[in-house]
Amino acid sequence: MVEDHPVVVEGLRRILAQEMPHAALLEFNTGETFLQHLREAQHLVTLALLDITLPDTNGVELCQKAKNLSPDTCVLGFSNHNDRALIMQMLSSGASGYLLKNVGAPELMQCVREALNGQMAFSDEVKKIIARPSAAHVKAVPPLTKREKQILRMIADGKTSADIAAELLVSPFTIETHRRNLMQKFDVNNAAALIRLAAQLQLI
Amino acid sequence: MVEDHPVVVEGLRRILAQEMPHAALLEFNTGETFLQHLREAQHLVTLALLDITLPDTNGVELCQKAKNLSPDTCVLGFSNHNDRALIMQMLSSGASGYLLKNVGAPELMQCVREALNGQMAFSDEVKKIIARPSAAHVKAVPPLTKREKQILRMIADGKTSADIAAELLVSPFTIETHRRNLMQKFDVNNAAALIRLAAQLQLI
DNA sequence: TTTTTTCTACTGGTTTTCTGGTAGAACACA
DNA sequence: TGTGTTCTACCAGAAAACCAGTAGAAAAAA
Repeated sequence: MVEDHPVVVEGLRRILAQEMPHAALLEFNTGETFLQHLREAQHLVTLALLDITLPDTNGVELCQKAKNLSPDTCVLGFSNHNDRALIMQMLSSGASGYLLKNVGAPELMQCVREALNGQMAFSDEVKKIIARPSAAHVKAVPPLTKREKQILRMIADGKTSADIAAELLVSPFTIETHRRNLMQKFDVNNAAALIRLAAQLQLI
Repeated sequence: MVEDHPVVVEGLRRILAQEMPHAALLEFNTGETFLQHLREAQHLVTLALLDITLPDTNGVELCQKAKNLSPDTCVLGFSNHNDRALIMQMLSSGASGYLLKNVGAPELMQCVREALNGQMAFSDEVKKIIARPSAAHVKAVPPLTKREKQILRMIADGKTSADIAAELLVSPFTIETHRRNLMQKFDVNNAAALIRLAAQLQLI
């Protein structure tokens, strides 16, 4: 667990000790100590419970870095934040699930087991939040023109600029320009990052 | 609407005529006629209700093609299929929502209005299906090694092979090899398509 | 312990993307 | 009718990705 609230640490410790007495439980109170542990890889971390607000970082960033260092580690967000966008960000960052801190012991253990089992795991309240379609996240999307959306999808399809130009009956130069404008709007510098963002924003 | 069941067509026609008397309602009973209409673009299509099983194609493919031709058209899946994976595929293909055919008129119109409003729209039953985390979709994922998952995420972050090599302290050649292997496993031929697929499969 | 898989590394050549310019035509809208 | 936006188009050079091989070392699995 990566958690800086002593009370929560204590609670988790008790529950886990009782329910999974054989599991090795590691406790970190900052993101950096956790990442350091992953780097050294003394012990594999099979499952991590990440608090969202930590003294030195935030859950989303930490989750990304952790998954980069250790792709097989299963990450669960564990926080009081019930903001849909945040939860979605965690999932996009590779988290396998999300729990609100108000969960009871049975629900917590249920989620842990699901996650260890390769499933997505959410506490009941989070399920409701996810089911509720968001109108908010659309706001953050940079406005794309019709043509840009169209070309974005074709890039995601794996088509080259030449392919797209042929399909749309315009010059390849034109497509290159659109490509550039798209990357500029999303503030990225290659197609991979562009498509990742677009996928996260549900544009494709 | 793109729908080949006369009874459903009739039902939709009545409901829509009553609830949105000023809207122009176009009816297609095959995917191809619909796509043809989009190509000719005589009239903009603001919202499309797509049946999933059609004589000449399936909803997912049709949705993709339709969004390629007309990115601003809002697509709603409309079918009896309540398979979570299928619904997710539709959403990944650009659909703005999904309704089961058992919806009543008020729910239908509610979803249509939400969709026109730029929101995601789901019938109540679909919301439940989406909230329920799936274990199934994991099966279709090609098995990636730890290292590959790690590098995949870094590619999605927009990092170049050189960047990644520097970060992981290996040769850029190595990263290039991993890149190639990843693309081969996913059967795509560039990073954009790779990342799109990975995003759809929730690997990043 | 043998076998298989994964991770590593290289050559060399081709294709594509990315960067940083510029700029005219068409369109929408005020 | 002017103004801003979108779509189009071009050049040229640098950087990166892609392709088709091969292959040794390390680690995991049989």
